[in-house]
Amino acid sequence: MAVHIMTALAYLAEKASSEVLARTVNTNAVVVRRILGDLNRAGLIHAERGNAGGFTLARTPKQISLLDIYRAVMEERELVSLHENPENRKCPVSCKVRGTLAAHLHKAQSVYERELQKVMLADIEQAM
Amino acid sequence: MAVHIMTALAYLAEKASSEVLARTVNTNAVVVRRILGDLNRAGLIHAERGNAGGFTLARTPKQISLLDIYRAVMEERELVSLHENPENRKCPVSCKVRGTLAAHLHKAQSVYERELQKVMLADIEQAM
DNA sequence: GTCATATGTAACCAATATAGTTACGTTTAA
DNA sequence: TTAAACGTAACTATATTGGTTACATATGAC
Repeated sequence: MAVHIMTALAYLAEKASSEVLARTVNTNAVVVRRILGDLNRAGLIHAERGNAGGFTLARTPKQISLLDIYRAVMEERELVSLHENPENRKCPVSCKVRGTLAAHLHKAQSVYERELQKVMLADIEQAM
Repeated sequence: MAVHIMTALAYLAEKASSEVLARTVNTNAVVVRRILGDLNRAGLIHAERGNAGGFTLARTPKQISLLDIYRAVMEERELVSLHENPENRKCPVSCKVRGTLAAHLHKAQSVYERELQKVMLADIEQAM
């Protein structure tokens, strides 16, 4: 949804209200505003309040990557995460898998993110 | 949990019951059996029923990658998925983002998976 | 200064997913 | 024949998500 919203903002190229954006996503304006809140806190958009308020991109579509959007809405959550069960002290596997696996998952996630970084909002918009 | 279980099987290098495996993960044997069911259907382990039954790896730890395990438990689910709202026919963005974005996400996921494919269960086990 | 319009956010609901648990049928070696 | 183990259904508790209503706050237009 965040990418859909950002693409709409790029496509419209003008100030848009959460109402208008909600219509393109086919959802509720509040849902859209929640996402816009994340995007705003991440500095990807500008939000103007009050009468004639609305949202605009903070940078050009060429300067915004899918990774920027991903980070804005995902914050520190990981693609695949470890189980949270307490470790069994008597079991060497239980004590060590977590750390080892975390390192490998972290590596994989970083190549995923590097891939997202290559795609700019302009690339998506261009396909519209 | 699936990786934890598989590592335990590799480490023990002998038939293990869901009870024993549950103890290293610190959870319930049924939870473990559910995951073992996925791993079994994917052909990564052998399951023996009846008295003195239990689970063993179907291949050596060198022949099992994190990707194999990932696929076994994740099936066709994707790391990041598209929103499911119906498209707004009047809006070109709504009609086209989905396909374009899907292609980019698919690419990113494939580099993620390629990374998982590089890591073998033997690599994880060795760190224990 | 008032008012219409928009954002920001809290509160609540419904739907879904996950882990844990109990229970029980089925299988199999001893 | 029986004890031990898998396979799976059913139920519960918890968390997450999206949608919805409601309302306080901000702001441009008149």
